[in-house]
Amino acid sequence: MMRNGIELLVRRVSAIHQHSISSSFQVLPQFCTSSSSSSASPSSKLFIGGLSWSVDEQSLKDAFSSFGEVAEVRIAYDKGSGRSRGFGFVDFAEEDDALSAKDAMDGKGLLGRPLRISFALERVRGGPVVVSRIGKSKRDRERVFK
DNA sequence: GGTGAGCGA
Repeated sequence: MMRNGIELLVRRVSAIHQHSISSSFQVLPQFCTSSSSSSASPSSKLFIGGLSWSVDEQSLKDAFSSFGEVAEVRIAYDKGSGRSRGFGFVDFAEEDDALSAKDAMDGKGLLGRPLRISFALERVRGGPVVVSRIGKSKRDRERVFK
């Protein structure tokens, strides 16, 4: 359905190119993306952020087991204090269930706090994985005072 | 402490 619109757009663009130059034009796949948000990795592991400080693995599993079979649930606890860091991971038996759970629970409130769910990235071996929404380096801010 | 990335085979 949406493809027709894209094809029409492509035809218009090619028509414009006709009177100019007949080089090999190609359409970038970036413009063909549907209304899909970022983090569309094919994985059944979910990263759960924005959790309340009082949530535990049992509560999280109980909240997500209604969408499908939960294979594994893990909460990140602070090493030293023993308290939860406010985020965790949920592994579903099927990717479809994970996608449904993410779509259903992302942005919803749990224990009074809105949840932030994304597909989990496996931790890099030999070092902590660093990922951010903006992916901006803090070192880019060089203080040039004086 | 709130914009996030874990553990133990």
